[in-house]
Amino acid sequence: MALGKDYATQECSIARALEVIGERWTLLVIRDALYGVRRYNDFLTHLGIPRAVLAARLQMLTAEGILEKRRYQESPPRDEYVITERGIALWPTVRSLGRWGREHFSDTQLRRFEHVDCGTELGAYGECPTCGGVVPVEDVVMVPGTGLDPNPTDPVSRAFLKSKRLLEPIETVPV
Amino acid sequence: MALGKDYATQECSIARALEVIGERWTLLVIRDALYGVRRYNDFLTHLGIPRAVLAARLQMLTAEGILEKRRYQESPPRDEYVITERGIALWPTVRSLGRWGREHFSDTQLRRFEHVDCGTELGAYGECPTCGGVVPVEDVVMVPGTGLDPNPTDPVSRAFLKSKRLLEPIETVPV
DNA sequence: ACGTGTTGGTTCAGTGACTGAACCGACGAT
DNA sequence: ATCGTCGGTTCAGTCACTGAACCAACACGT
Repeated sequence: MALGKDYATQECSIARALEVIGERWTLLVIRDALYGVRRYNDFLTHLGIPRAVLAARLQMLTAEGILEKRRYQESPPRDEYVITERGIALWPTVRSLGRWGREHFSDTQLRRFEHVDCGTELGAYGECPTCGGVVPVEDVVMVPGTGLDPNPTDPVSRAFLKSKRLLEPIETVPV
Repeated sequence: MALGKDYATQECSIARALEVIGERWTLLVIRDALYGVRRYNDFLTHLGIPRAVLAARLQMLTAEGILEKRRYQESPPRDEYVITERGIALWPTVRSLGRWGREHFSDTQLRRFEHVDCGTELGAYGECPTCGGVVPVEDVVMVPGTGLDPNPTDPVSRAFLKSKRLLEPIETVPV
């Protein structure tokens, strides 16, 4: 264990968390899982991640209880990786990191996240300023922004061109 | 640029953020800076990070505007690294990650974070449940918990055995 | 029966980041 | 003159990531 693991001397739950999700690509896999990506091939094409790394991350995240491997069809046997409660609990972290990245390093707004009940954009860590509380992840709508490539090559990005709720599985539409 | 950088194909502010703070050790340096660590040697002994990596991270974080290098004495010339507004804006991310790590992977509570006005423990992303709003980082008190080593070797951990406000520079007490 | 395509991997050589130890320069103190 | 401290740099070795190739199970069309 080296990169992203083994901060052994740290008496700190942040270090403990980083041992689990601090490796390269890991948080992007979790982000995609929150967005509704479930299948190996969808992660692969959407992230542009090396296959070996993706296989390692999926296995590790499954072992840590953040994803759950689930058979969704027999013949041919196919599994999907569904995010668990423990993974969903990372949404405030993912949301606040995305907000920070947009506010400090991005010129255009690529996506917006709204409360499905009222359409208000979420605050810095996933709360609704209008309704005044934390919005359950399944009540968050992801709305595409103006800066997105209107004609992406991979099916996942194409699915993300429509508004959709978080966690809701994506529909991979063939070309 | 490789590990933690160059997620070039991602149209995503999370990926953009991870290019900046996604490398190994980087978020722990920011955590320590939020806790009031400012000097090279304090980062070094508290984190147990290789010197070369620390130097690289401090330089990069300074270049990205997250830390600011500041001369605090001449003769001998000494600089300290102070966290900027852009770095302070990462507090919700750091807080929520720490909460997640404690709730899912830690048995003991190592530290508590309270609102200085009312003593209430902060919520999942740094808000005060009692006062009902986001607490400015400088109004957060870090309180040592029971699981900490009562007699640590490095001066920074020793300084953390007392309650202190975030951002407030640590007092490095000689042994 | 046979070739083709899809999905979900494994293997492997090459690159590059991290690690730990050694070394170094500026200065203060004795 | 020597020692100690602070803030680095250098360097060999290790280990994770990268990208391409390969592979196995199965469905489908002819």
